[in-house]
Amino acid sequence: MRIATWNVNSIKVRLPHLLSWLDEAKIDAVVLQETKTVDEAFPLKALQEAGFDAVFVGQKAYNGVALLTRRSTISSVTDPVYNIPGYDDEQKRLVAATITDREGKSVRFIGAYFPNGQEVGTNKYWYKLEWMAALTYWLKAELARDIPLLLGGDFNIAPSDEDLWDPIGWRGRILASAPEREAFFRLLSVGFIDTWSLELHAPGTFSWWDYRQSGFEQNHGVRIDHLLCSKSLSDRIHNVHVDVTPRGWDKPSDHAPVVADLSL
DNA sequence: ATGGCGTACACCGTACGA
Repeated sequence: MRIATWNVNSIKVRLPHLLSWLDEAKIDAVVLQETKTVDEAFPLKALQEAGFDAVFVGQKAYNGVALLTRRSTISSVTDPVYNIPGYDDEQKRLVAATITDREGKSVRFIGAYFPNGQEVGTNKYWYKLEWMAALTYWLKAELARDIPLLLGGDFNIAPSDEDLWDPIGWRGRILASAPEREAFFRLLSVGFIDTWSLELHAPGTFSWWDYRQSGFEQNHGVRIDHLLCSKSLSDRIHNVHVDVTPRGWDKPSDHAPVVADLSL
């Protein structure tokens, strides 16, 4: 199956792009971030008519996450979780469910929208680190259940300087500060593989470009969207890539999807 | 230091993102 993560920056505005891309890229399961809508207004019917099931949790104006699965390849979606269990949070940033293919093989897919952090040292920055600590703590328990895991999302962290178009300008700043990077690798160390590291990639491959100053045209971007898997899945992942196609469409999301193939 | 651009909400500007 083909899996992906994509920050759509409003599922209502992006719905035409989303439907076209799911079809063209032949996506079987995708986690979405920044849906920016309450559950009552989530475009469930349009997605169902396009052949997808959805689990989602959102709020007015900000945040919001979803997991979409293609019915022709994913026969069941079970045990949904909304937000980080045990962590009290008004903000809707996490959704997870176990998805099972037509052969009865299962994987648990977690979608997460990590806090942006605004600026190093602000309250939002401390919230980002606290949220990541809570996530990491919960993931340890999830790994202990011995079900293969996928964790995809907008991490709002560039793990290394190669993930920044301007590493000098970004040094020590939000997305690139040492505590954020340490938190990223601490999360990995509890039992995940960054699927990006399984294959070679061209330098200057990013997943987000600023709308301003022709960021995409100049490839002034950062790589902050990631797909992780539990260790047992690492030899079943192939063709990990950023799909820049929808970033080039009219009125795009500022993020591009990250895509990979998984053989369960 | 600010704004650039886009989205949402709601007021005709402000909050927020990365």
